[in-house]
Amino acid sequence: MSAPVRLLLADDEHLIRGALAALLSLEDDLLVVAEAASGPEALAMARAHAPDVAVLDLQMPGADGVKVATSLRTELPGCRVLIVTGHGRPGHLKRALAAGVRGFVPKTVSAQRLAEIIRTVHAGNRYVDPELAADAISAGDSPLTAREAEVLELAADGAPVAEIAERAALSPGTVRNYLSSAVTKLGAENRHAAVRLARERGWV
Amino acid sequence: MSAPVRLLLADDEHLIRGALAALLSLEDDLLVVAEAASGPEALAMARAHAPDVAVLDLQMPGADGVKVATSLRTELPGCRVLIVTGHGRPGHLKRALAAGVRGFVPKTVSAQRLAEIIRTVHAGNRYVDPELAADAISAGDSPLTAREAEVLELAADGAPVAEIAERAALSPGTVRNYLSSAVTKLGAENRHAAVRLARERGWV
DNA sequence: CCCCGCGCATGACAAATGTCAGCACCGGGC
DNA sequence: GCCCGGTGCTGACATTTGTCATGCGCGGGG
Repeated sequence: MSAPVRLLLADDEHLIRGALAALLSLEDDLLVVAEAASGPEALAMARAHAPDVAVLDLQMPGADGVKVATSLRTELPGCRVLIVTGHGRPGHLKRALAAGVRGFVPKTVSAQRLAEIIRTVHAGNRYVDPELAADAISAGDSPLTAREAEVLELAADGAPVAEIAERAALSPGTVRNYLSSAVTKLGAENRHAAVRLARERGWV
Repeated sequence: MSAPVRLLLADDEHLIRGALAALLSLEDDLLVVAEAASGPEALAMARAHAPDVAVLDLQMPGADGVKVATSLRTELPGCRVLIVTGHGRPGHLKRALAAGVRGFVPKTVSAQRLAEIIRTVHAGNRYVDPELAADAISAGDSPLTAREAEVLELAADGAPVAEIAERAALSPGTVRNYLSSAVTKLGAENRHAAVRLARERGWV
């Protein structure tokens, strides 16, 4: 019998985090050593406790799960990262894998499954939810170039072109060109519908 | 010693629902008699099991917590409804209370608190998270008229004026007038920023 | 080496949008 | 009875946005 798997749990919803901690603690090969309610807190906890596996919510205040994973990758290479998410957007999965995340599961799985997946990840294997993986594959790669995506993101809150141009340090005309090409590529009616589509596919 | 409080749990995230069920079952005066993963399923379960308290997530597929609460109010008047939510928008709280909901709490509370609140609600009292209540009061009432809100909602997915006009059975000019007045009232830069603001305040 | 795609820009034009004024009808409150 | 606010429409105008052509420099792949 080997030592228990030491876990870090990070989720901004106390209810979920606490419940999860309680359930996972029922498994005798799992041990929750730290909890966090935000991205920065998760990083601090990870540094302090050096867990074997970090279970991170995708959406947290401060820094999202992928950002935390990126930092952990260099600071604690031995710590495997498992992302759990409510609404899995295809693009998030891709970015997460690029950040060295070892597992990616929706919150629709049961606690038993999660415990198994934690063991899988701890053993050095990867686990990606099959449905999310299928979505990601069928959604394909983002057709947007880096600048197009950047400009589209700045357009997300409904700002006028002039403001986007200023914030991106680009000419207003250039901004309109990028927006236009992004809208065309996404087959949207206008930039706002394009933002919505790109968000749905996780491309922004 | 009275009979235990019979609970219905509804949340689309299996992980949370299961964890919650396990934690609440630790309290010996609480009994989870049914679970559901969607709005319609929650209604069906409520009809079948007639719980004392229904704990509903605000955002569920099919029908949201407030819609379910509205239906339950007439079908099962004896069933108290408690809404839990991840991101509490001020307007949601108002609509929930109008639908006869007895409790409204964010998912940031601990399971112990939740158990207490369930008892409070079951006893016939109301409970609203103080922070959410403060937000709702400071956000105030929606300054939008019924039509303004309706048109703004149709504009939410970035549809052009012509499409909004058709879907609302209004003249395009009228649609633009309503949008303009909504944008002015909300102090937004354009309709899309207005949609975002109205969403944040829970006015749409 | 040459071509192509990307980044960045300008200019011009058409279309959509935002803003304003004005008019009509209805219903509720004083 | 009168006024006011909400609803609905038109027309006119300025501004913003969307689209397209065109140009230049750069870097990577064939």
